[in-house]
Amino acid sequence: MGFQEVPNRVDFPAQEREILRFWKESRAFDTLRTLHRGEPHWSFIDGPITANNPMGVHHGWGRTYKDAMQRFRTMQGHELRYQNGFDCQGLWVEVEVEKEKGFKTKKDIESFGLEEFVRLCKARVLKYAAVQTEQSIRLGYWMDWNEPDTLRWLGEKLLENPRQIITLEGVEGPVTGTVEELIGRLGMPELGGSYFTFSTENNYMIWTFLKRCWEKGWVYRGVDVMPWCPRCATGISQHEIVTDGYAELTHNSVTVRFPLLDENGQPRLDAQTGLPEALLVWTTTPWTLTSNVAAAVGPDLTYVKVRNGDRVYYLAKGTLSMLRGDYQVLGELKGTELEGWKYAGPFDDLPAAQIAGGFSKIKEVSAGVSQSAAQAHRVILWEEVGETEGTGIVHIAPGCGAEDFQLGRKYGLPMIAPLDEEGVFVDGFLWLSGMHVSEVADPIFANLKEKDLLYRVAPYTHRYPTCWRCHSELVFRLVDEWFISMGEVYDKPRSELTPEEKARSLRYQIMDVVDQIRWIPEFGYAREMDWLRNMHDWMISKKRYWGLALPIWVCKECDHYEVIGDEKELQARAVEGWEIFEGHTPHRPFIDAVKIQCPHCGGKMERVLDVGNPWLDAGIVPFSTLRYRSDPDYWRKWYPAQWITESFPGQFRNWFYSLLAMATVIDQSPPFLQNFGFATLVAEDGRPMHKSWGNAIEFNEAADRMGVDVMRWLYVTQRPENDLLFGYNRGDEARRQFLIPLWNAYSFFVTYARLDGWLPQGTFDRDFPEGATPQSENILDRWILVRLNQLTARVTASLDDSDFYTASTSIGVFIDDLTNWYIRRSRRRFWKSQSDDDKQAAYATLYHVLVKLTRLLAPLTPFVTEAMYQNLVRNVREGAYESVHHTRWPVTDETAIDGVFLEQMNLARMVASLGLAARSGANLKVRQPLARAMAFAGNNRSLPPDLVEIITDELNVKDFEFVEEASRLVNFRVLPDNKTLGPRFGALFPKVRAALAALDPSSVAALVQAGQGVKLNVDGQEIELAPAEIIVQTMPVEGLAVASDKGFTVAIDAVITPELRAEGLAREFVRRVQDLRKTAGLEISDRIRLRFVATGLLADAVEKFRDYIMNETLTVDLATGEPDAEMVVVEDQFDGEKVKIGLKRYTP
RNA sequence: GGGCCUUUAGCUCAGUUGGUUAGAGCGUGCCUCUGAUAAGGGCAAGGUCUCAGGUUCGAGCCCUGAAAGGCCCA
Repeated sequence: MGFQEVPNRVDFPAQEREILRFWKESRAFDTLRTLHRGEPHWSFIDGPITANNPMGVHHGWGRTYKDAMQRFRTMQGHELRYQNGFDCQGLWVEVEVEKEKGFKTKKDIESFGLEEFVRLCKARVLKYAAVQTEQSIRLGYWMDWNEPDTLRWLGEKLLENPRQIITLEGVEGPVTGTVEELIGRLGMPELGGSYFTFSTENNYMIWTFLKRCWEKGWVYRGVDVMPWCPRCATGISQHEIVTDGYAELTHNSVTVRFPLLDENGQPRLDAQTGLPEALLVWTTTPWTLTSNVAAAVGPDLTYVKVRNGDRVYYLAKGTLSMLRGDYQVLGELKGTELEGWKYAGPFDDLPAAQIAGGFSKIKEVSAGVSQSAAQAHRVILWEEVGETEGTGIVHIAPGCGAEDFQLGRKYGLPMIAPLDEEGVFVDGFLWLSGMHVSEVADPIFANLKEKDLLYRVAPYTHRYPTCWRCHSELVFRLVDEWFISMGEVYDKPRSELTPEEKARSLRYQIMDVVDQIRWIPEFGYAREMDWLRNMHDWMISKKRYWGLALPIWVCKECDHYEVIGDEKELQARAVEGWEIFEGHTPHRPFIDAVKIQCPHCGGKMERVLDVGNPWLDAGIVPFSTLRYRSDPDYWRKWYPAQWITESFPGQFRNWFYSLLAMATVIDQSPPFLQNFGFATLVAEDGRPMHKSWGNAIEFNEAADRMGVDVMRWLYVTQRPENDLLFGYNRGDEARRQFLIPLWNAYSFFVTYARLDGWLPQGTFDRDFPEGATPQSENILDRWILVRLNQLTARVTASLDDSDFYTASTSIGVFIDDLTNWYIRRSRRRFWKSQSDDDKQAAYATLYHVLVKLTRLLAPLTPFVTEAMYQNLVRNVREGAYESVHHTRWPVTDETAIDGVFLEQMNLARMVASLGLAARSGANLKVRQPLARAMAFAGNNRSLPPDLVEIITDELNVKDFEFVEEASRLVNFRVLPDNKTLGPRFGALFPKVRAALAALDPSSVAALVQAGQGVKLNVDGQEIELAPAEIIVQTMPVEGLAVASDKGFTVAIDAVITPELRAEGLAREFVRRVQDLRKTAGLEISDRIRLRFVATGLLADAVEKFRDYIMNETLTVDLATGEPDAEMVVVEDQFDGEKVKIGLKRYTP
């Protein structure tokens, strides 16, 4: 037993890998759980990470918060669940599998086979769950992880044969089942480990949720025009489009003539000029012209009739610059005057435009509409039409645009839906049929030109929605999808809603739940509320393959639909196909085989083929993972989560929203009590990380190069509401400023403790291994102990408040105090050869500080603290815990906190710092001793002798004194105390200030220092200021070696006497010897022989300070003369003297 | 178009309830210390606190408006 030697240069990443090995071999995490079993629970719910690719450094940010908070709560004495989550289902996985297999369309998937495709998706998730598990472990994230190799093995077995029977080691013993079944049970109580949102329980729990929605009448099938990705062949919901969903794109916009028609359907001619009249219409999506039905004008806009070339056009007055060539304004009219005008559509030659009731496969949209598009063409009014772009006349294609659709509904217009799922024009569009939407623009321009309808084509750059997964440009498409109603938005304050109104509207119920949650930072609350107010109904369906099987069964005969609440209900209702499905997870294609009977007409009901929105998968986890269905007691114990944390952008409408919506429907309660949010990680150049920009950093690379303690330090020292700039330069800075100084303090301690054979004494409590606060007479010791306990209180309060920034930056400041003041000033106490009480106190103090500091830091940087703990505690204490992370959270020793020490030490440090500045200003190097320093510090005129000693030593002066007669050092400046006098005099204050300034500063200062008031004459009024209302400041007198700051002034006596000079030379000599010792590679404790040759003054000085020199340099034999052959030699000159010194190790 | 956030030194950021001379780190220059040494420390230069109004005896901070950037929603 004893401290092991500490290398002063460490390969931190290598050390971290060693510690990972240690944790694994010692099963440190299992021990932690055992130690805290049965303690008050603290519930955290992990927001699932998408297991689709390796994780990035941005994931490291959130995961560091999660780990640090969990470690902190555990050390405080709580039992936690430590369950990580993987998000598994949805389009993002499909897209990657499609890429792997080289699939281009949905048809490729169907011909490949749904069953195998779904298996590939599952296997991919398992593969990347394994990778992310390994990366998270590397980050030091302590969770109930699955063995990564087991996850990989399961993936392989699944691809091999999902029906084979296997056995896994479970929590309470082996668990046997088919591969498919066991994969579906990952994360369940019997298997443990991370939860997977593809689990059978997760899916059925969502069924239960959807059934409750349905029972309340909130699940409905709706028709809408939605953003649609032609590559993925699926609708993109509002939730998905808003973040990653826009790109700056340049398209060819087109301005088109819509010739006006008279009542007889003949071309309308202008009465004045006899020229044919036309509307001028502009669009950025030419393909939608094929489906034009109407043209909209702003009712309040002013329109003009202009002659341009051999035609007469109508357009908004504010858009005249759209016209090419000369034009002549013939008249003005209001938008409302245009209403009802008829025109010839640009593609009335297509069959689709000629069909009565419109052209769409969705029957519903043509109900009650008898006209064809060609018959329906007319000008309608729309308030949203503006003049900022285009012509002020908007082309309306109700089957191709969301707002167009709403207008179409309002005016009962026919609708034309031109595109199939993959963006190809369907039959009914003649030459266009079979063409892809992305390739029709130019042919359409050519066709319009041929028909003499084309006015102008011009490139136009705009924000255009793209698919957040594959980046294809989206189109708008008429679809039928499934929705959860959010309820109406009432036009009155929330407080005035009746219970009935609230009961009808889910959004207000969610708001009530949001009120019960603390949002950090606070603006999170407003963000979530804003989203809830504006939120549309939640589109939960997606026409894809891999995901939640929506439990909606529709009758083939009567169109009645029902939502099935769980597997038991399904089995009970099944009339066909159960035997095909049985034994499978509730995924396509097997679930599709199950048919039930329609309670209305007795017909056969089939499941809708759609899969679910993936945020359903993530939002249900407070129920599915906490055993809501199987173990209500367990659920009540762990629900709600005390705390969740995720990156803000996006989550208000995604995970936070789905958590809130689902918990509100199921339990009318908050699923989490605190939400700690943080911003976005970007590269060091402030731009988002992009592989192609060369500024992206991969997680593994960062961990290998900078080490994860450094990464974690970058994360926790960041203010969470600001974007984090992440990169190697920042990492180097953190290593230099935090990790290396910490390590050096530790290494310093161990080096000397080993030399002196020092070991901690007294009783040992393994929960609090630093022991009680040591008692010491030494002022440095007492000061650092005050600081330590102040820090303990601060870090505890900050972490309690999710304030990692304050916690970590406070620790940073403390480490600076420790290394740059406590250790620097205490160094000689450790060096000195006699082992007295003071040395013992120094060891006891520094040891205590290091151990407690290590433990305060353990949640933030678990690796370096573990390395320090192993040596500082485990190597020297019988019965110590195996890991620092098994110890209890440090307790603040309130009795050790004494503010007087802090003030006095601050004063001493201020004086020392100013003294050094004064020396520096006079070009007097510190190695040259000087006679005297003088300080003026107002009323602070005394310091204890030990602090004075520190100051004299620091400043290298023989004597230090506070001067009361500041006039020796400074001039005075008197100022009114604004804080008291401002309110007292109000508007008169400037005159009071001026009157005070007019007095002689030194006499005012004298009065104030004597405790007397000052009389002023202001506007003929006699005013008296109390001494407390006047602030006396000092300015250094010119010509002294003086420095001054905030009322403190320090002066140095710059006279160098011959004695001082000799002492200075002796110190220079020592310095050269110390350098030589290092060059020769000696140990700190090695004794030496010295030979030297020196010029006059220096030789005298060496003689005079012989004892001092020998003592400082551990010299046992010092003599003049040429160095021996085997000596290390240095020659140097300084201060006009020359010297040659030889050194060798002394061997008795 | 609406909401929220940001704007302080060359860069990255602090800045307490409004108070007198606005700070830190990095970078730059000079100096210095010396068993933390491929480190440490000090000093200096560097600021119309984005702009314009307002409130106030007094505004980096509060209010109004504008600009730029970001996030969110239309």
